Amino acid sequence: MKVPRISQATVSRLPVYVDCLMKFAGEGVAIVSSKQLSQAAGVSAAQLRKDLSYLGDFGIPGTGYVVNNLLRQMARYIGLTRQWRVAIVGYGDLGSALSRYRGFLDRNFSIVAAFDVDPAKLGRRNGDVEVHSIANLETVIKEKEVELALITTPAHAAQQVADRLVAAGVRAILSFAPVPLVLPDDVVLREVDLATEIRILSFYETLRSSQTPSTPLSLSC
Amino acid sequence: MKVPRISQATVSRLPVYVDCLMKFAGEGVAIVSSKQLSQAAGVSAAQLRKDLSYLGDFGIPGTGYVVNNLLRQMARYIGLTRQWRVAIVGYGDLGSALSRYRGFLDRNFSIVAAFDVDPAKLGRRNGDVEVHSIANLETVIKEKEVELALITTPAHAAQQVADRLVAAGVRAILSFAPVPLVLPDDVVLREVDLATEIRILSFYETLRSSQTPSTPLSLSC
DNA sequence: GAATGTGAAAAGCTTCACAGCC
DNA sequence: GGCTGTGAAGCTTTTCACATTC
Repeated sequence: MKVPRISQATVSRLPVYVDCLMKFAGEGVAIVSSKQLSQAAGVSAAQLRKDLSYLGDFGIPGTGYVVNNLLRQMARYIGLTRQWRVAIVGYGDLGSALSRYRGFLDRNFSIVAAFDVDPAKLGRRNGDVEVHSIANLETVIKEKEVELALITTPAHAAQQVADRLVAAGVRAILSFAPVPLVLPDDVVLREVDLATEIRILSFYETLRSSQTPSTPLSLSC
Repeated sequence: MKVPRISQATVSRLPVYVDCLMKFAGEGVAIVSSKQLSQAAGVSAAQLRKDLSYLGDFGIPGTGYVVNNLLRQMARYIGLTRQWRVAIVGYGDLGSALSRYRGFLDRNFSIVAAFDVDPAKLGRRNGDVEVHSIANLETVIKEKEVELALITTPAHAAQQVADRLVAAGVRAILSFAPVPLVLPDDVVLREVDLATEIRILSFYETLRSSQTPSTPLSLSC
């Protein structure tokens, strides 16, 4: 095997493979073929094999992949062997929903702090995470040893918050603010823009209903 | 201009351009260059010009784009000239947060119905959307003339819910369930997997901290 | 002079198809 | 016989660079 170069596209599929493997493991399946696993993950078998080949030669030709072995190898690469300390900045509806999101909590991500500008939200209520004043962002980030941050502030505050998080030492950020952020290259940034996602749907629907010969618009797929 | 073929990648950027244009319009800017607009949108100037060229020749060489003109043209294509009727299936933390999300409400998307299996959640409380029993999904979808649906159920229920939505006539779905869905080709499906997103961050962080000569893993970017 | 629109080149990603291994 | 791992081909997307237009 030559030195692997893992593409962005591959990285974004690895967590899905892990979920599928855990499901198989939970069902007592010991070995899966690339076909079985790829179907569960919603990709082609060739895609799956190529993706996995970047991590190493974990399959057995003629047989398939040993579920527990592959799971162990992947969990190592993807960082699932330890707990991650997460902060949420912006404790509105979305931020507070995410602080209780099982998809995070069940996968070794602990929400260790939240921040908001609204004094009425400060403190801790019935088992929720403690909400700090955003004025104390730097201090609390360091105290709680936060490694990852979610930004769920309004658009206008997002860039400033991101800058402060980076200055405080956070190296990976998941932003839900509907505005493009600019950060240093060595900070990992993912942006989930829900307002954009829903408009992509409406775009395709508009396209569908305007499918007439006179309309000068078509799609490449 | 030849017959345009708009790529997926281009479509996913158009809503961002619209947001940026509205911001410029709000600031009283009458004309923008591809450089200005592309910087606001976080893409290259060449990228922006190529994207816009698929929709038509809206720019003025030597000058730039007339903000209001471009905005009008884009709003037409993207379906922002009318209100969209949206349903949310799964009224847990995430579903109820999304039903109040301003990023939707401010952009002509109305949440007209919500569904849950939990009888304790049924009804309507202080200005919230009405929550219906999922048993009545088909009836309410048709009554309320729902066009788009958000799926915020647990993973195990998502595929069944999606199938019922499609059978009831919904043609575009945004799913937050952390599981790949399979739907007919003529249904527009977007999947936002938050559990995957956060693990992509942890992957890159794990990679960063394992950057030693002995580790056989590197990235293509 | 200045900025757009666009072919052509480059880069990135997916699919194919088959040699090699179990 | 069956399935993996992977070069090569094919497709999509981005970047380049410049002729064209104002």
